Amino acid sequence: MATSWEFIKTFYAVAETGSLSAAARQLGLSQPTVGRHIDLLEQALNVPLFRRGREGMALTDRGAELVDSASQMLAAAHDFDRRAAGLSQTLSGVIRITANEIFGALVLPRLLTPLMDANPEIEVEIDVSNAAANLLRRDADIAVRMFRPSQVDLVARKVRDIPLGLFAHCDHIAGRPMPETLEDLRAFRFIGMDRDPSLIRATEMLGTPFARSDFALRCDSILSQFTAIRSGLGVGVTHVGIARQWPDVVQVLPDLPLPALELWIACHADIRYNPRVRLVMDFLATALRDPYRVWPETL
Amino acid sequence: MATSWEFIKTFYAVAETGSLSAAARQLGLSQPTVGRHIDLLEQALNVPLFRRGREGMALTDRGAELVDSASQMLAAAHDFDRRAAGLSQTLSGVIRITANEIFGALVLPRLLTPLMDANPEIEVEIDVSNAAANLLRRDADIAVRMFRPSQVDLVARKVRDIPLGLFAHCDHIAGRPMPETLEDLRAFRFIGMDRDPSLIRATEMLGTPFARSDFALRCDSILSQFTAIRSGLGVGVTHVGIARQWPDVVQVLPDLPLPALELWIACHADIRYNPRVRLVMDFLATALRDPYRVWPETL
DNA sequence: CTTTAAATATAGAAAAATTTATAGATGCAC
DNA sequence: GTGCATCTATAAATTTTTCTATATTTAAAG
Repeated sequence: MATSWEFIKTFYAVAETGSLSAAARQLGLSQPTVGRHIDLLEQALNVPLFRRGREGMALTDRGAELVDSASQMLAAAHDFDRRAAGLSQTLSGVIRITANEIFGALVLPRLLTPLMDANPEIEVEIDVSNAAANLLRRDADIAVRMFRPSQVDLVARKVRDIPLGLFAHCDHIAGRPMPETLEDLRAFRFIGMDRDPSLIRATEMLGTPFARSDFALRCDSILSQFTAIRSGLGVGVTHVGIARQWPDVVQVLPDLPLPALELWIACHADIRYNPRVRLVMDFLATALRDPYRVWPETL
Repeated sequence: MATSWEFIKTFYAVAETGSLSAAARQLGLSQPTVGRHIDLLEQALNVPLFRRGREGMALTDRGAELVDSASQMLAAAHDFDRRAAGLSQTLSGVIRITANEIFGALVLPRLLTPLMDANPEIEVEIDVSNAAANLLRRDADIAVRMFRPSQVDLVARKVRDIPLGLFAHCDHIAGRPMPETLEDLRAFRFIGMDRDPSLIRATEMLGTPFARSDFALRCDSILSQFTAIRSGLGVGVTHVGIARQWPDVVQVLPDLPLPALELWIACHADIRYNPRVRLVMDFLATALRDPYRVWPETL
């Protein structure tokens, strides 16, 4: 009589992704299993939930009326997981950190080495993504972010400011006149964001608006941008502290008042007293004060 | 990383019942399975949830902190089930009716016969219990009750009043003087409720208070009470309409103004438009107007 | 002190669910 | 059109889960 909870979980994933295959990937199951769950659920409820079609699975009207309840179950399940994680009193276990590309790929791995050497029972997972992971949904335990986290129930600490600067490889600078104003920079090739308009806004604030087409290379990966800068493709924005690690990369218009980023670390209140989380949070709060301390000679 | 939802369901049942065996009975699983679920859950969360003891499973402090989230999942799951049941548009399927002993055992089975003859695709389950089943939790689809249902989200219809009267077998009356007041009845042997004080309250309202000890037979089963009346054990309260079916059972003090019961039928708003539920609700609303129409010569 | 009832724990057998592999269908790019 | 990528559907093999049966512990009753 009562529906299997596992089926409801599967139902929600299929409703959300719109396909059995995508839901299977999300759930870590195989596509036939997900299909079977939906079949059995429809059979048990005697209600057609999806219209199987050319382009995946489309919710029927009646199926759509159940998404809300399933979503509430999902929220409660995440609650359960978070609180349970908060209750664990052992240091050993997994801790999952989400960070943007720069910190996830360049900074954290080196920064964490001494921590992991000292605490071999801790396993660390780094989730590198520009999309801010959801700590409520427990996509991660700790988030390293470049803005003040806004979700309620989050415990956030501001670590420091991250000054930004315009940088280019010295070879790119060589053949051109030394710029003195932002306007002078139009002689250079520019690297900018693809879909994110924040850089364009910044130029507007500075009184010298750049258009999207003024950027020769447009790319949302800040890591790719940085590589492009280092290889002499053009002028781009990056962290001052990081760019300084490469002697060939020089700052352009160092006095330009670019807005600084803020570096925050956050975790959910439910897990704040977990010893593992405390340890890593405290460690990060200290270590990230000087994120460029331990740095490779070559990347 | 994420906990199996089925384990959370099991966790809640064990927390609620306080034993693996009881939880297994409630869930329709075997005791070793439930035990395994809890073991795996504790292992996955790395948190001891229960103290296995001499007297079953006792929640640890940390386990207790998870009950709330699990309970929210349960509520959402019931929501899902109810709404899904409401969406089914076929007549065929199961309908579960909860009713007290008199209606569940004596009235409904006979009343429902023509309905089930006319609609062989409907299966009916009758849940006979004095404890009011929870329609929110979908213990039943339809409830037949003797009081106005108070839960929100319920659709309730009052069918009729059920007059009550004092009855006894004629043999019991035979050797005693015909009573004219409630006080005169003390010469008879009385049948009353065991733990339910409503009958005692009624005598107080009528100005002739009876004490618990005035009832020679105390029993919470109204069906047992009725059988006691019929077999000449003493005087008891029962439905006038039902008692009249047995010629040997006669009413005592017919003019005594006993409060009447109300007969209500109710279902949850979520399933009110389900064709099966509509059909049975409509049928009951009509048929219960005259609940004694079809009656056996002998019971 | 022994018995009884009810609980948890354990091991092997049975059942069920999952996965892998494959087929068939459909839209999209060239 | 042809090839490619993506989707659902199906069948057999494997893994996992569950159940039955039994052992063990423990509290309460005689």
